[in-house]
Amino acid sequence: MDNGRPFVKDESEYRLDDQVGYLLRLAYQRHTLIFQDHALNNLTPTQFSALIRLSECGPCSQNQLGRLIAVDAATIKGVVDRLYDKKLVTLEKDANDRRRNLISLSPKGLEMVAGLRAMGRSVTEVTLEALQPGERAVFLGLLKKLV
Amino acid sequence: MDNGRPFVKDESEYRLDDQVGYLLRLAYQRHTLIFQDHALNNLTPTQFSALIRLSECGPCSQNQLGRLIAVDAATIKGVVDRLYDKKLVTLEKDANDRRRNLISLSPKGLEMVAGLRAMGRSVTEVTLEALQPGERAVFLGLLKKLV
DNA sequence: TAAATATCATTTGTATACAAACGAATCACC
DNA sequence: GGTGATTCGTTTGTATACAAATGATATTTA
Repeated sequence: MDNGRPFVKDESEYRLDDQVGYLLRLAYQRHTLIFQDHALNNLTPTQFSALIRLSECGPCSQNQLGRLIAVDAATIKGVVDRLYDKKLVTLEKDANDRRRNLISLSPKGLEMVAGLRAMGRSVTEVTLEALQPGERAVFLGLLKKLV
Repeated sequence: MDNGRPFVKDESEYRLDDQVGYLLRLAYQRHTLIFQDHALNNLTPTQFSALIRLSECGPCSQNQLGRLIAVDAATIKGVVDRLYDKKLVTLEKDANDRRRNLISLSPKGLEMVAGLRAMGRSVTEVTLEALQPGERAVFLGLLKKLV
């Protein structure tokens, strides 16, 4: 039975390099590097998502914005703080609900949105450059089913 | 020209929910939650990767281990510290290169590996449950091309 | 209305993740 | 043999990301 080739018990059935979780981390890591190469105003992917979502959905509360981009309350706090420091969003107390902090794109943020979308298209193009157009559609379709 | 339907300039060409980077973050987030549900010894995905890689490749230096799982030197430091605190790895000064810190699986770590692989298989199964077997193979193949 | 529940924003603590800088040790090359 | 470049591990600083707890405010329900 022994064919002389090295054989590590169990390993043939489980290789880290074939695991979806490991590969997802690597893919997102690579994407983040590409994003940084293209980033306007040193925006991070999460800050970018917040701005794009605000442009798609309009002003909303801080926690609501977090839910709209799948960022929890503790994390969105810092994200909004940094967008505010960059003067890309404005903050207002909601008169109807004094718990809420209404977040809006500032004039500067609004002005930036078209450029952000162009940047996003470049990042997506580079991220997917190893795939043929047909493969890209298949990949995005399957990725959406996973989320 | 105006058909009365809402139309947001530019938005039809760029939707956050269709972007590969955004979807990769969501997919990895979901995977991490599934991982935590199954985790032995409160291991994180990165700690898990380090242990599996040690079992695949044998002892190595700290920075080398980081490179083997795509974790930079600053990050692998903390990962190894926490694995050491959990007594899953042992540390040795390399006599041939006094800069190097040789990391090995401890007896406890070695004993745990088979269970970790079983856990990893469960996590992968749940992560991919929305895909048919054929789709899983296609997805993993495309994901590997992206990394 | 009063009490129980829920939501909002915040804070603290832990764990990646990367950039930049550092001293110590090693290596490459002249 | 010496020197310049590289590598090793470490530290500091910034930015997600999540858990758990908190006080203030709203909402639900009894």
